[in-house]
Amino acid sequence: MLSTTGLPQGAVPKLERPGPLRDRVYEALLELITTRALRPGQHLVESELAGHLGVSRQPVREALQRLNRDGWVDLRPAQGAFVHEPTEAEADQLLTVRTLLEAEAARLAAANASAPAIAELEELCAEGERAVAADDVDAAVATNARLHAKIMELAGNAVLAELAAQVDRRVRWYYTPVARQRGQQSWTEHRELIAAIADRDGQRATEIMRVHTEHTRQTYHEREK
Amino acid sequence: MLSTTGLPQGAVPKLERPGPLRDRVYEALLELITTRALRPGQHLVESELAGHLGVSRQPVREALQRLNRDGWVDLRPAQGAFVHEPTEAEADQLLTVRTLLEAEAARLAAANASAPAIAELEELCAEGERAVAADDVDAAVATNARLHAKIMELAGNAVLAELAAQVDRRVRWYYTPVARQRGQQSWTEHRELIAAIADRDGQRATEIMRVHTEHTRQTYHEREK
DNA sequence: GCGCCGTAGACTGTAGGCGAAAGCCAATCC
DNA sequence: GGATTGGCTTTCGCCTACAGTCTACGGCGC
Repeated sequence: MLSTTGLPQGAVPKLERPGPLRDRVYEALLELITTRALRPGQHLVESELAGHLGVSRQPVREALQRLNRDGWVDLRPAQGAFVHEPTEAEADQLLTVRTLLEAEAARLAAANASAPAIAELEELCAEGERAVAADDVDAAVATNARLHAKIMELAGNAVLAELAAQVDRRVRWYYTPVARQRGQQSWTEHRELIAAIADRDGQRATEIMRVHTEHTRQTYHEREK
Repeated sequence: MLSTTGLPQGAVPKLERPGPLRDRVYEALLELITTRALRPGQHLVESELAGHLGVSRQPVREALQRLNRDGWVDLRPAQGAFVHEPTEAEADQLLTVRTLLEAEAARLAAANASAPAIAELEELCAEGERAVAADDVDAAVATNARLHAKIMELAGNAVLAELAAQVDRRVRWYYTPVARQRGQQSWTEHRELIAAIADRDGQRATEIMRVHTEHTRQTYHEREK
């Protein structure tokens, strides 16, 4: 089905719409929570947030429900929303689940990966290494996320990807403050992982990913001391 | 801290509150979807549902958002909610993830299980076998759910449990229609699983659970033919 | 007869308002 | 002096109303 307008297909910015307000409120609140502008345990009042963001209460309500569903706020009935307070046990559980999901993704990715896809992974890996070399923590973390997301995409399991996305964002919340400690080694492991995927060695990819996320957990726990 | 009223503690019905309306709407819609009263692909109009349930649009909206988040309906922007249409690929992906989560739960449960907990599992298993013997499919399915939930509880990982609960409910949607085919064998496998957990053999428990859910998948796919 | 445009209908997205439940504090009674 | 109870404030839960947007249909020009 060809367009008759002669316009290039993908280049049209699609008349960028602001999108549903609730989603933007969701993103805004998520940003405020992850940046610790809203402290754990803090009571979030709908009307306050609504006034502060310049919208009505309804989008705020819907955003809060989504935040609750995603584990960012606790919604006590007839009382309101409170920013979730992370605990040691919960961080540990999240990392356990993350290990599980990422390892499975690595296994599936190894089974499905095509040559160009592997090239993409290597490019991302190189990008991450450059970021580490330049001591750009933000870029390194962002590239890390993209790399993991790409592997998840290669796994070709939408359900798995969705769950992993949820868990990953929360893990990153705990993890980001200590990301600096774990720069070089992380990307060395990424290299090994990509090599395993390129070799179609699912067994090895699973194992490397398991060790990789396990290192993340150890780094997190060492931070406490 | 003893009560001075002299009233029996547990016997007070606690003045059964109807609970938040949005939750009841959620349950009602979920019931309508799982029972196929609302067909896959059907367009759900907020005002219609609201009128039909005797409530306003707001609780319906919030329920629909939760249903969307849980994968029961697809929410197309500025167009409305549509009952999710299950596909073969998705069922397969769900079962893959379910296998993963349940196997991990079995492993953790084997590490944590106490003697009374194991007794509880065996009791549930016996109950399930009785239901199968009596050809009571509904009871067998319900007991099956309770058994898996109990194992998940023993695993002691709240995050894992939450994800598994989501996946399980959706899996059950696909699976229930063919549950009848898989009665006796399923509970035999449950017996083996409990034995492995009782022996604290995480390796074996993982393997059995993997095979168990894999059988479920095969049963599902055979239905197609 | 065919295709385009304009208009009407319907539904969602958002705003504001009212009633009710929960928590808090002070005054009161034992 | 301590516990209780009453009222008051805060905040949520829900309803109603309005504006924006997408879809579908009918008329008009070619």
